[in-house]
Amino acid sequence: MCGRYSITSAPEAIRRLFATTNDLINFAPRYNFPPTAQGPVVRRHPDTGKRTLDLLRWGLVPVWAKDMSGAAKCINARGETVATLASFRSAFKKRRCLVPADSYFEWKALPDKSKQPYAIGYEEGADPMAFAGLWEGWKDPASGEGGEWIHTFSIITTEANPLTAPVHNRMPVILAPDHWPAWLGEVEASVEELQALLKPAPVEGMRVWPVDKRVGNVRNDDIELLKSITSQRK
DNA sequence: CCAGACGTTGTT
DNA sequence: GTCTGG
DNA sequence: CCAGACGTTGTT
DNA sequence: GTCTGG
Repeated sequence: MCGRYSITSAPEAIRRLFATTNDLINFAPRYNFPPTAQGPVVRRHPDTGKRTLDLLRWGLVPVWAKDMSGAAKCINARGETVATLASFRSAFKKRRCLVPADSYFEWKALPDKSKQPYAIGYEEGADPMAFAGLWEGWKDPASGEGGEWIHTFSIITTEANPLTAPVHNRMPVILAPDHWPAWLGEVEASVEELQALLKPAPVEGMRVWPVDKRVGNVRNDDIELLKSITSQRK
């Protein structure tokens, strides 16, 4: 799940919602945000303890990776196993983040082998969601001393809730604001407590609506992609 | 000990 | 980096 | 996640 | 069929 989403809220609105304190970065709305693109992520600075909003690349590259060839494979991390798997356990302990999103897309497989894309999000006017994420820093070993750090992130998934299950069996972990401090590491939380946050979001306020198949092509990135092709919501 | 892997999704 | 398999 | 490519040689 | 790019 969750190989495409939208992040259309203005940088200033995201900064306000997440109370980040670094200089405001600018980024254009993305109606069809794909793996390997740079998107806004909320983290806690390990030294200052302040929340920051930065652009990271979607597709976690573990520190020990020899190259970036496997990057697009770690766009998601299963909540059931993040605490122990080699690619994620270090980030799970020390580099958790929030990924702001306004909706995400799922492709429902139809009996005729075709696929119908759906957008999933909260009712109109709601705040952006915060996906539970992990991030990593990676430096190309081939680049030597002058190499630049590349920062990447992954979105944690869990079982679908009853509303989204008909479309797809997995969904991103959506954290409510009162869980942000624990997830970001601002307040102490045990592995068990953190793991307990990785569960399906309640269906209250959520919406699922079919959208145009143009969303399949990452080159399409316009507001029409978020409109329902039937009559519900947007 | 060294070598090699390290991931998710969907579909069958 | 760290665990697993041989 | 989907869309799109999937190859070599030599020469510039 | 399977990998790469976005």
